[in-house]
Amino acid sequence: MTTPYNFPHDTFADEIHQRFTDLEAGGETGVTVAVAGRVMLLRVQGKLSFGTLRDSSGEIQLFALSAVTESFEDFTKLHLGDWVGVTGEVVRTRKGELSVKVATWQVLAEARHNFGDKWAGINDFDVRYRHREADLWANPESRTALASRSGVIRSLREQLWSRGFMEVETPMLNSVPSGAAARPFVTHHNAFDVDFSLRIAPELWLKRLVVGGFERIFEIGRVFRNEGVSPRHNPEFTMIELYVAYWDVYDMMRLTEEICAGAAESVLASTTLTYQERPLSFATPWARRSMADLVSEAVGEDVSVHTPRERLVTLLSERGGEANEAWGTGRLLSELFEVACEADLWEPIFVTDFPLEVSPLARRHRDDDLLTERFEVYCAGRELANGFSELTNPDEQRKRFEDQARLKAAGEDETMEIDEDYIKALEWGLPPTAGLGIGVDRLAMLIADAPNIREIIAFPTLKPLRG
RNA sequence: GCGCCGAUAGCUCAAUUGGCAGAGCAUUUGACUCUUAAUCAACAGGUUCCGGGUUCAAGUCCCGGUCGGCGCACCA
Repeated sequence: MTTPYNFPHDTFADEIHQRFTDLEAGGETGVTVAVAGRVMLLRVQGKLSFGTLRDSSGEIQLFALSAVTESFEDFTKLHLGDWVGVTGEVVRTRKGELSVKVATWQVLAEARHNFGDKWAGINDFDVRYRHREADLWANPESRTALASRSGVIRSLREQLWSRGFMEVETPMLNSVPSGAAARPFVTHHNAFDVDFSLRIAPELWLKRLVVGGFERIFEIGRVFRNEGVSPRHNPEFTMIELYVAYWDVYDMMRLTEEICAGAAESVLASTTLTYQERPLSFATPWARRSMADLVSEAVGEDVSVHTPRERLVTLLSERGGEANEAWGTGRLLSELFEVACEADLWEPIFVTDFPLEVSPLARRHRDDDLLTERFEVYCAGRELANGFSELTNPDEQRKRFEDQARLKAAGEDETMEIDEDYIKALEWGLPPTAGLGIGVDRLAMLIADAPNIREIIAFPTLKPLRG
């Protein structure tokens, strides 16, 4: 079948509904429109035919009559899912349905496969994710979820632009994977004949840009971690990181809650949302509690990084956790937090005062040498964001990296590698700076009420079919 | 990576204790000038995910594999 090279489309379905909302049943307008979309339903009734056309804005009924419509017989033989371009007058049928009375029409593309049951759509996860284009047409909620994600990203950008931030881009091909503790994907550059790692975080590059003089920057981009998949983890995911010179962690907490609440407001017109049938409020200010406080409350006794190590080991093992001999009280407290607290944190909360032992890039706490000025945001039982006053001293940064190397020697799988270029950058002088990273997919899941991260990723990572 | 569960017509799903593999929608044909998941009539549609095994007989039981969902682990 040959199809036209273009179609003089001039109206969207929702525009017709808005403009002619007052038209009475049986009424005519004398207004001719050209609309295009897919035929979602077709009801042929002898010399009349009713179709439901869906475009990106919504749906409008097509009303074809043998006396009016060109090639009427062929029109009644359209297949569900076919793209058509239609011109005709806007009318309302006797039964009250606003319609385009089809004068001329043409097939813009055939649908050789159907889009699933017209009532149930497509439910099979395999089909939905492997052929997302079909899922998106068959299941409007799939489109809504991706549109919400787009709205979240747009809102974050707009909020940061309006606060004077500049958007930047940093390398995805890294010779030293840095900025987080995670296994990287490795690829090969032929001309250099060297292996590169896909980035696991843009963090160190971004701070080098602050050294270079950009005081408010952010990057929204893909990071890659060679780890398992789950309803909350995709091997490639989107992170927003931002850095502000002269700020500390407390300034950053205020910005964090503002932009997250702002994103919800922008997409949902409310900071009150429902996640998986449970109410959830993004209204600011969010709660702020130290990790030691939360753990103390959960275990029923006062604990902190200053608690004797043996006691923390006991508390951890009582909860099914297993301690590694190389772990100090900081790591133990953090493990206790994960087993005893994390899953119960529903409303967004800043968990503050992270142990220095688990925070190799964060600045030492001004009141406690074993802690850092670092927070993580938890919401709906999972981590949503991470921020801190940046460690700016190159000598201390080197020590922290060396501590990580010792951990690796002690058998820890995932630690940070020493990044000499980054240390040298710090030697040129990083001013007091606060940084923030938000898992954009996680944020989008909450705002889109998506139970699975794959719902808010257009084409999630899937295992290829074999054989 | 480990555990549990799932896969039947193009789509959504049935199939009793192991006993002829079914329905609705879609497709095809016919009827129908106001339908709204149109309706009515008829035809057609199957490697029951793949490969083995047990049995007179397997969609159903057993073994192996593929892909997916959930949980755990890793992590954000």
